[in-house]
Amino acid sequence: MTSEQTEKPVRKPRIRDAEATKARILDAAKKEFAKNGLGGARVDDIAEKAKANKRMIYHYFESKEGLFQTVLEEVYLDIRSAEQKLHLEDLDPKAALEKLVRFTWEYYLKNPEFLTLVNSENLHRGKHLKKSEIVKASSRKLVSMVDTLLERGIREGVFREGVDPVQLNITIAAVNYYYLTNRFTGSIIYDRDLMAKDALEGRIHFNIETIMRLVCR
Amino acid sequence: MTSEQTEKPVRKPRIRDAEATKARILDAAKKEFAKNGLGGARVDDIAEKAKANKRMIYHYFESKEGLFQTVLEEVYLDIRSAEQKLHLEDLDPKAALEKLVRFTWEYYLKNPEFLTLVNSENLHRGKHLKKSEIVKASSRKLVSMVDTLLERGIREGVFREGVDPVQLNITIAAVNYYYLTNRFTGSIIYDRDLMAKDALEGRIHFNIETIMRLVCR
DNA sequence: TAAAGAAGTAACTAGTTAGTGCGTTAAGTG
DNA sequence: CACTTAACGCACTAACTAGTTACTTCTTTA
Repeated sequence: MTSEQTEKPVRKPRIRDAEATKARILDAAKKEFAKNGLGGARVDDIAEKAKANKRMIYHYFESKEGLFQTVLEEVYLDIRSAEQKLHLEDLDPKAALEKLVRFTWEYYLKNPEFLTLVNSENLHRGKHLKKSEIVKASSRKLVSMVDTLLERGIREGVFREGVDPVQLNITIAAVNYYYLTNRFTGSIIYDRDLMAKDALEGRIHFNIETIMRLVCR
Repeated sequence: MTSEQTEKPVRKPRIRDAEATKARILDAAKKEFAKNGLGGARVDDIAEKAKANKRMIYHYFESKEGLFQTVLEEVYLDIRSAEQKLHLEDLDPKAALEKLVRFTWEYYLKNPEFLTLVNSENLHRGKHLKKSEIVKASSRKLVSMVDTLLERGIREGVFREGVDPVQLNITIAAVNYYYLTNRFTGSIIYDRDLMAKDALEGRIHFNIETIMRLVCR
């Protein structure tokens, strides 16, 4: 190229960093899988966007599906770990529940890739997630966190009895997730921009109301 | 349609039948798109399963995306038309609302392709649905149906005021849709078969409770 | 410091894929 | 019946795609 001027070709020191390359691949893969689904994503595109050679993907992740599985595991562990950092036990039950709903909403809003990745995994009948024991374990923690919160609320007389923590978890996810993952068809069908600032504010308010009315006495 | 032995113009079995071929293609396409998404579905597979020549797909629908768009429009019109047949005006407001929730649940349960097709369309940012004026019109009817129901409930003193019909519609869809579309990851994460008979019964019961508590005084 | 092995690359393969050109045949019409 | 139109089928292609081969270059450590 340009450096043949002097006798000794000034060889730029190639930076070799397995961890960094792996991380770049994972990051690019997350974006590509989220944007196009597992089937629609292109391995070549992922390699290019990761500024890595395609061979490295197969070196580190074995296959396109292996890469998808790793991405999926990563995003699940990320949300589960963020949930654990909420420290709901420091708040009174109602405030804690509201905080959990609001957190879920904001997490989905800031990490829309999570939504499409989960959709994609469900299109594939959960075959990749099945293999991840660590995701299962961290999810058990989430359920027990909500269970503890419910128990405490009942003891303090603010929550009613008989609410299944799993159903509650699913419902909190549902009211937030559905609105955001279906924001495109939703905006068409309901003929309003579901992502406008006031629409978003209206929705989180409505969702908190839905969950509070469901759980409180 | 097997009669007409004599006299009247015996309807010969038509070897060439544009409508029938079109219908077979649409049916096969619905299944394939639902199973694999727009990107994952294969035109050759659709043609084979429709027992039609691939050329016919391009003859009738122009392109793979044109076919997808037609399928999408069809399934939306189907659910919208089924909703209109509920005749909620014949029931008292609470019973009508419960009927709507139950209908939504059962429709999704019986037509799981609807869920994946909508997910696929949202992955593509709603670009196909945007073009369908008739879907928009039929959706407006749904909102006004729920709006009318809410008004009536308020007048009769059973529903509270200030519930936005669009938010309510979205929420009814959400609690039902999310559970079913994410049944695979859900079954892994919550370590129970979300599709078992008693799990399904538990969920529809919970969903009715959620919506009733949200709307009723 | 030399050898081993890990990181990284380019070019390739074998199989797929959406979409077409063009010819054939059935069905409706005057 | 002749003629036109529309339904249908075969066989092809150009581009793409996951995965691989065979190699070079850098880094670590015995």
